[in-house]
Amino acid sequence: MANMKDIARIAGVSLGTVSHVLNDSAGVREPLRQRVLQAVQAAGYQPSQLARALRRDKTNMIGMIIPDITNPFFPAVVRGAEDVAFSNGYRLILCNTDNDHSKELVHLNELRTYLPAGLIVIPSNFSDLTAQAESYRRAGTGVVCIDRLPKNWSGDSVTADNEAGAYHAIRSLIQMGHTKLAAISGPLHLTNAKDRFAGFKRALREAKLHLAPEYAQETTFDKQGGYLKTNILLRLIPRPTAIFAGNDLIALGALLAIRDAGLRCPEDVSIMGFDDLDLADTTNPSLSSVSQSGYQLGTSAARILLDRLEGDKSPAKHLILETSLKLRNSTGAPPNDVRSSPAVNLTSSTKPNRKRAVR
Amino acid sequence: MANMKDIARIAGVSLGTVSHVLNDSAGVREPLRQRVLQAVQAAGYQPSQLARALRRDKTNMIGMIIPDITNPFFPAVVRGAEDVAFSNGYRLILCNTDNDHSKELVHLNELRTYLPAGLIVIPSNFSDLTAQAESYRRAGTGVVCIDRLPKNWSGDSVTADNEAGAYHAIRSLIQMGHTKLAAISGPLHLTNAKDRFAGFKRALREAKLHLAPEYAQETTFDKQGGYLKTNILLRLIPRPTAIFAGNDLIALGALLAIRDAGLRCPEDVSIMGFDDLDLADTTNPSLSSVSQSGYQLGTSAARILLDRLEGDKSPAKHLILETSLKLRNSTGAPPNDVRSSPAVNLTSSTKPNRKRAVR
DNA sequence: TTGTAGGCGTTATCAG
DNA sequence: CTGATAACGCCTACAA
Repeated sequence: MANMKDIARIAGVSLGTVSHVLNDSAGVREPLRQRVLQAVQAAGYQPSQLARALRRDKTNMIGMIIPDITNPFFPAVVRGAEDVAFSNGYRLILCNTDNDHSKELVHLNELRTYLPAGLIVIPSNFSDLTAQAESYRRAGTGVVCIDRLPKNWSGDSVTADNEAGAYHAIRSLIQMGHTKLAAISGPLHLTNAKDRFAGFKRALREAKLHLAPEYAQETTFDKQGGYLKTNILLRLIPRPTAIFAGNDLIALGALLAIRDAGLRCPEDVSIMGFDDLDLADTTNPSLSSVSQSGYQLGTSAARILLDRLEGDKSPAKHLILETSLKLRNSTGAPPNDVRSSPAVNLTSSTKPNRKRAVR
Repeated sequence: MANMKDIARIAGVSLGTVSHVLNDSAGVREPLRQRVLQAVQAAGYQPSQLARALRRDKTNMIGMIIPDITNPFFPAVVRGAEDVAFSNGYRLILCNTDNDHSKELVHLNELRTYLPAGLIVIPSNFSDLTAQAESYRRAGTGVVCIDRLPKNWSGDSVTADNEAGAYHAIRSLIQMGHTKLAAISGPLHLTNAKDRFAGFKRALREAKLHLAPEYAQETTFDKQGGYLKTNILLRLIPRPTAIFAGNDLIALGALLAIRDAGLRCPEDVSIMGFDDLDLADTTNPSLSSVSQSGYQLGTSAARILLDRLEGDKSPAKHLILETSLKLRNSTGAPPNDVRSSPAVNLTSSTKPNRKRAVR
C-alpha cells in the first residue's frame, strides 16, 4: 500500500503538503494541489486510519455493544446505527454481551484501547455501565445508552416510551371488555420491563381493576419464559381473559401455551405483545403488539453521538420515542360467559395489601 | 490512559522491559517481572491496540461484510463469527452493503486501511470481490467468502449444500405425490439461488417430471417477491400443487398469497422453504423448510481465518455444510381432485392486500 | 537479562 | 504557502 511519503515523492512535494491538501489544513496553491490529487488517484492511495487515529487520538469507529444480535429486536437497532454512522464516515464495531455484565466489561475495557469516537450501548443485565462510562466521558468519548438504562444512568439515552405504550395497549384491552388482565413481564430489574409493567398497572388502576399477585408473572424475555408462565396463568381460577406479554417473544410463547392447552386465542384468551417484531405479522393468530422502532432507536443514538462529536456540549439528552399500538388478531373481546366463571374476589380493593404466600 | 512509558516509570524499569514482559519476548527475571505486572495492575494499563497494530502491521479486527443484518438469516451468521473471533481475541467490524456492490467496494477499500486480520464476506449482488480480494491476499490478509460466491471465486469459502438440500426437499415432495411442482427461486445470478434451483431441477429430471417454463419464477429473496410470484403461479392452469421457495422469506410471501387467494396450504398448495428461520416454526401453517445453520456458517468462516492467521498455507478450502429437511405443516399430499380443480378467481388481486402494511 | 533507539503512517507545529 | 520535524504508543533488533 502506498503511503503519504510515496504520494509526496510522486507529486514532487513534501509530506506536509500532501497532508495539507488531504485535510484542507492549509490553502495549498492550485497547481500543487492538483499534482497531489493526481498522485493520490494514480496510486489509489488511502490514508491509514490506524496511523491517523494514533496521531489524532481518535478513530472513526463507533463501538456498539448489545446483548445478542440473534435476538430479533436488535438487528434493526444495529442497522439504524450503522446507517447514520456510515453516511457520516464512521464504522461500527459490534460486540455481543449475552447479557453477561462481565463480558460487557471486557468489551468496554478493550474497546477503549481502540479510541472509538463513541459508544452505543444496550446494557446487559446488572450492567456496570454507569461507572465504566465515566472513564470514557473523561476521555471525551461519548456514550449513549439505549433501549434500557443501567442503574443511575445520567448520560445521553434513547428509549421507547415503554410506560405509555403499555398503558395504551392495556387500555384498549380494557375497552374491549377485559377485566381479568394478567401480565408476564420481562426481568423487572431491566428498566424497559419495569416501565412496561408500570404502564400495565397504571391502566388497571385507572380502571379500578385489582391486580391479584398471581396475575403478575415475571420471566426472561424469551419464548420459553412466555410459555412457562402462560401455563401457570391458564391454570388460575378465574383464568385471565387477557395477557400482556413483556415482549413479542414472551407473547409467542404464550400463543403456543394457549394452543397446547386446547384453548383459543383470542376467543378464550387475548394476547398483547410488545415490540411488533416482523414475526408478529405471521404468527397464528397474528399478534397484537405495541410497536416501537428499533431502527429509529439506532439512528437517534448515532445522531446524538455525532452531534457530540461535532461539539454539542448540551446537558444529557433523554430521548423517548413514541410507540404505537398495532391491533391484530390475537386480541378480541373476552368470552361472554366470563361472569359465570367461578368467583374469586378480584375487584374489591379496600385492602390494598392482601396477604400472600410467604416466600 | 496510562501508556507503556508510565508503566516503565512506575515499575522503575525501561520501556523495553515492560514490552518484553507483556509479550513474553524475552525472559525477564522474576522480581522485575513482578514489579512490571504490579504496575500494570495498579495503573489498569491496557496497551493501545492502535499503536500495536500500526507497529505490527495488523489489527485484531476481522471485517465482516454482509448484505443486511436486518435480513433474518444473517444475524446467526454474524453471531457465529463473532463468537469464535471473540474467544480468540479478535473483534468484528460489521458492514452492511445492502447488496450494492459499490457500497461493498467502499467498505472493502476502507477496511483495508484498518489492517484487519481477515475478512469474512457475504458478497453483494454482482460483487467484485474476486478482484478486490486479490489485493488483500497480496497483503497477506485472508478473505473467506460465505453463503454465496462471487464470479470466479477461488479463495476459501463456506457454503451450505444448496443443491443437495433442495434436491432432497423436492424428492420428498414428489414422494408425497406431487407432480406439478413450481419454483420461485432467488436471483439466479447468486450462486446459492442457482444451486437450489439446480437441485430442484435435478429432482424433477430424475422423476421424469417436465418443468414448464412458467413454473419457474425468479425473484428477489424477500416476502414481497414471494407474494407476487405466487400470485402468478396460482393463476396458471394447471395450478401447481407444490411450490419450492428459494428461501423462507419467499415462502412466507407465498403463504400470504395463498391465503389471500382463498386457497389452503397445504391442502391446495404445498410450500417448501429454505433456511429454516426461526419464524418457520411460528407461521400459519408452520413452514416446511430446508434447514441450514447460519451460525455454523459463521463459526466455520472465522475458524478458517484463524487457521490462516496461525500460518495455515494449505490450498483454498471449500467447506460445504450439510442441510437437513424440516417437514412441518405447509407440505402435504396434493389434492385428490387435482385435475378438476378450477382456476382460482384472482380477478381481485389488484385490491390492496389486507394488513400487508408497508415495512 | 536488560536497556536503547529507530520507525510504523499520520498530523501538527513552526520555521522559512 | 510550503516544507522539515517532532510526536502518537508500541514493538523489536541490537547493543550493553
